[in-house]
Amino acid sequence: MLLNCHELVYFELGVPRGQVLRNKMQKSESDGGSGRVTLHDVAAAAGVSKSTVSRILDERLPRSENVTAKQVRKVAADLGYVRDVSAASLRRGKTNTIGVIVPRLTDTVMAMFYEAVAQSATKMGQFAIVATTDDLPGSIQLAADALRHRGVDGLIFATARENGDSLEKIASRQLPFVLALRTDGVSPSSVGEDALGGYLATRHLIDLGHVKIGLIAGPSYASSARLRGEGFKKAIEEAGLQIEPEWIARSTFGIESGAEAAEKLMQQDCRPTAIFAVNDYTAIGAMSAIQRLGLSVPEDVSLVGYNDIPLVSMLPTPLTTVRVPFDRIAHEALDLLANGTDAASILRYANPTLIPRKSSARIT
Amino acid sequence: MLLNCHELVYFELGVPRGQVLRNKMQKSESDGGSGRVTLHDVAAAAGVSKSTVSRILDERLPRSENVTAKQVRKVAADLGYVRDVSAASLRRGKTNTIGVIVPRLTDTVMAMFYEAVAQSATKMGQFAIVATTDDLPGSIQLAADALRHRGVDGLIFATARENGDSLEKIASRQLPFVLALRTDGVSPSSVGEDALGGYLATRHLIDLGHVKIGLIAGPSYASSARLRGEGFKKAIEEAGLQIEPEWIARSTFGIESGAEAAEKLMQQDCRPTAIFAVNDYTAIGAMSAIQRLGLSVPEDVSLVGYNDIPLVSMLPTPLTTVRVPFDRIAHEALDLLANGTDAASILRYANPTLIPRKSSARIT
DNA sequence: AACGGTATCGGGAACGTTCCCGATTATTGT
DNA sequence: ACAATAATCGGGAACGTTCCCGATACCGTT
Repeated sequence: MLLNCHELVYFELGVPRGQVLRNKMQKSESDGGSGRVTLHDVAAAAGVSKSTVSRILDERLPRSENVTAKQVRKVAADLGYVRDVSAASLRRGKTNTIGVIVPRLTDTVMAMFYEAVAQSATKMGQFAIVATTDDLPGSIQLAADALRHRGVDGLIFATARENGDSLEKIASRQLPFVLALRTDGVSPSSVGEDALGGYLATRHLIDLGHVKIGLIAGPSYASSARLRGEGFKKAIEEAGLQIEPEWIARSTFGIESGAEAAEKLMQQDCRPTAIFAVNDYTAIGAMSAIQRLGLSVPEDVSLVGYNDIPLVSMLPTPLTTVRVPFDRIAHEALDLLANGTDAASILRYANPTLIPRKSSARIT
Repeated sequence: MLLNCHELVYFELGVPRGQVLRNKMQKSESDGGSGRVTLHDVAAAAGVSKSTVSRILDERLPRSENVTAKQVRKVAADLGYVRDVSAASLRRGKTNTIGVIVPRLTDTVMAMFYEAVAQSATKMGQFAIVATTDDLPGSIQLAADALRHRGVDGLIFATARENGDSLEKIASRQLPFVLALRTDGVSPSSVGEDALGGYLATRHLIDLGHVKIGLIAGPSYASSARLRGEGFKKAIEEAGLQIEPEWIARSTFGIESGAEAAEKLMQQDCRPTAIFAVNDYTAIGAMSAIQRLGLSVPEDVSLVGYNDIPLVSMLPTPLTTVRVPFDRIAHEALDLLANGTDAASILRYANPTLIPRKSSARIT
């Protein structure tokens, strides 16, 4: 019988042994059947072995343009075959899934970043899943564990704190991870050039003739905030201006905190004529506070934010801000994850761009 | 040697046969070894079979308080065992994963909803993953396929359009799905009581003495927008007021569109003294437009939004809005998905709450 | 025509878990 | 104390895929 089949091969070209054998045990339901269609099914339908189908459908191998290959692909498509990721992951030992940890998705910055990661990931045949920490103490660990239990191949932290817990431990050794948007100074990271962004924003205000410039500085634990502050200082000093401690207000990344900071800045005797806020949310808060104090932007005080979230271009006075290339940062993060630490640089920087709008104006 | 072991078994209670046999083939690396720790490993370490370990660690079975059960759990914990989801999914035929499809996560409403789903999901031992469509035509299908290929057990659409494509087909039969936030009128859905919300918002304005009330109506394809409009009309008519077609402006869900709509409304000869906007974004846009027209909220015109996204309570004039219980909606959606269509109602409604703030005031 | 080298293929053993089923052990009632 | 019943356990076959490896077919050279 086996020999018979072999003879068939010779004459029937590309529809070798096993076909009839398989047809016998073919699913009784012809097409709209109940169970999912498996590798075995397309193998039977195409008259080849499942090994062959597996090899032909393996997206990592160079795509063969064989007669059989084409035929098998056609049969697979016709039958509506889709690979069972669970089975594939089990065998391959990897899930092609990467986990992203962000404080919260209601922070539009984080949503933009995650969307960028998801898009980049699909481009490289991966899938991104996300977990949030809500900035709660132990919950970075919780989020990381949840993602690890889901079998992710790697982790992207957008929650890094300088001098924070060892992410090494949190990722539970073995599991590769990178930081994004913020860095802890030691782990591989893909970040924006925050110092440059801070410089550009401040330089813009200086160019507009401002000399009394305030800073809403953000939280000290985040490298992004700290470096934007560095850029601010560099621009100030470069212009030969004085850095006044009372024009620098600490804050969080939230709207309310921005409002409080702005209030503090503007209620001084000698108050700044311009403010650089560490991000768009604090800038929005600052706008509110300034308005509540009976002042207006940009007539009384110019304002620059950071991130260019979609909202700020639509405000009553559209906000001058610094645009961050989230897609690049996401891409580099994934690249860092894929090509590991043996890659050239362990730190990737993406350049931001100033977007001038109505909230900043020449001093009157 | 084997006999020795068997004797041990009898006296050492609950540590039966096979132990040493397994110890022989135990992983050479004692603990911080390379490979992951499997069921087999904890079985060997605990001196029971993998079947037993599997059963004891099965979270669906009633938790046994056996001696062995406790011992096995301890060993598993000590070894840092974590179940391989791929293997479990393959065998169980389900992934305990549900897919959520939203237009975009940068829409804070969608981010809030997704976070609520993710939280509810973890509570019921599931995991939520998300895909976005960016409101592009064919991409609902793309997103659904991507999630289906990842092996999700069910799908939640937050993108429903009335008279849209058949979601039945999009979910690719077999795969259970529900709608959330919006409904198509036929599929199982978990939504907010949008008509009630619209009524509450409008009624609030009426109670403040307004009689000329405008509506920024949102897109007609979304049931949420349409029903909020219905609620608006009901309140107006109930108060014996007239519905003026020129006080109703179509829009999208976006800020800019809200601004345009408000501009149109306010530039009429006889203009409304209050506006109910279909959501917070259009309300924000309306605020901008009103301000640009030299008018102010709430002095010249009262304004009510919808959804209570975190932003709006922090605006210069905090926005009166309608809060939607996203956690309830998420929970009901998951419940609907789990308990299928045989459940009592195929349509679940969650009641919204009016949150009065500074943007609405008694007419002067 | 015989030969070595190169594609291509099929059989079958993994991957780690679950689940059925028969066997053994505890528990209860009389 | 004994039978009947319940609880617990271990062996082993799946789940769908990948991947190693041996076998075969094909190509070009000598």
